[in-house]
Amino acid sequence: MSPPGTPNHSHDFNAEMQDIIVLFTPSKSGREIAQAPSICANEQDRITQDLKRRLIDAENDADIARKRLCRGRNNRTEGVAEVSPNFTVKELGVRARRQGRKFVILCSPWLALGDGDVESFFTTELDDNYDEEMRFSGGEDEVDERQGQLRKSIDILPDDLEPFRTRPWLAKSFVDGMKSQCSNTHTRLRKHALQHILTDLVTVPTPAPNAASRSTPVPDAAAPEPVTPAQLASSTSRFRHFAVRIGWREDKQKYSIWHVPFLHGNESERLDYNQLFRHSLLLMVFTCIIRGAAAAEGVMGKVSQHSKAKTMQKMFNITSTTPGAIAACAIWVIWLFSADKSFGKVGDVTGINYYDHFNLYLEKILEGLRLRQRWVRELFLYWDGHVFPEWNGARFGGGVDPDDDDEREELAEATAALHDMPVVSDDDEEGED
DNA sequence: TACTCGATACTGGTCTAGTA
DNA sequence: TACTAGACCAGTATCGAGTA
Repeated sequence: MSPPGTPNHSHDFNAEMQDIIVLFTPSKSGREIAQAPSICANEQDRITQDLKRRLIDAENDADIARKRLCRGRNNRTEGVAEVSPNFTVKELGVRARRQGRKFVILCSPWLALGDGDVESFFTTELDDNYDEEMRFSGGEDEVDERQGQLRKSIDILPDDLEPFRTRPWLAKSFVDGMKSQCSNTHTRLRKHALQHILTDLVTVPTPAPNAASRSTPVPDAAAPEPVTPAQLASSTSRFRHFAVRIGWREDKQKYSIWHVPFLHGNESERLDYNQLFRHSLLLMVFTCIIRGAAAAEGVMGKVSQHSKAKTMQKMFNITSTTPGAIAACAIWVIWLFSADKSFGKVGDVTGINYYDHFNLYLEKILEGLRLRQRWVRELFLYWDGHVFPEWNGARFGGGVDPDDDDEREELAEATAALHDMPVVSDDDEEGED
């Protein structure tokens, strides 16, 4: 067994490095700053090795079934902490939980579980034949999608947790973190941040829909500006004021996936890749999530407030936008203005399949990146320029089976339009660098 | 001391397995 | 089949750390 005592290791190495580097004043030379990571990395390696050794000890003990204790509420680390007093619950569960939070913010609000549970997700073997282009091929078992997510989840796991990826306690803590993050975002967007978001929100008047033969409550498409909290106060008022802007098609009595004004910078009613995912709401939601409720104000003026408190951005050293973050923010915006009361894969009131919509949005962004299309390059420049102006530029970010003809048609239309978008030539790219 | 924000305990509803 | 206890889930309230 390892000796008593556990290193204080409560946040990520990257975040630690960020904090350290920020401490350097401009008077420090580039060489001094460049040397800092290697100095700290040596210390980090030592701590990591120690941590790994203790984890192995704890896990060996945890495998003895009789030692396991009953599981308590909100305790996802049974079988580990109680049999290894040298290893606290915080060091195991908290770290895994944090990665779950990070995953929701930067990758996806949901895991592609298919017919399995979260443990089977993390015990899934990496498939060497996995093809990223097939990630959203639409298989019902979500195997390809899971492979894509699995790679992302491994990417964000710290090195010292990665060897324990297949352990049940890690899976449960990870998902706990995911749920907690979704829960926090729900409360933040609908409660704490709403006033800040509405302060800077200027919407474009939307033409009224064809009002012929209405059998259901009809949203008021031409809602007066600016948006007020009262309009968002209830499920019915949200539907009345914003349904059209989140894609409600009166003629088809359903929500569109792509023709969504609140996803377009110019609130276009038709899909326009040059404006897609550029609405200020998406950027405000993202800053709310990573930087706190008050950060929504000023983001479009590139003067979003950085809280002095510990924020997700600081904790996870978030310095650029990711495809998953953009797609997730699109979902959060639609949900925020929807009649839905709870946040889930499928809207409890609207029936919107947020999970499918998220995958479709992510698919198009990734496809645009893969095809080196200009619209997606400029999208990341736009996001990073507004959300991370201090970091100077973008890093370029880092299937669904439609259930009816309308969605198939809309999807085919979106795909055709995507393939018509101009691409970036090598010469253009060199010019940008 | 006030403020912000992440973490977590708590609450109420739902689901499920076990039992009579 | 009905009942019950426990587990689970989503959302909310509160606490505590960090900062000016």
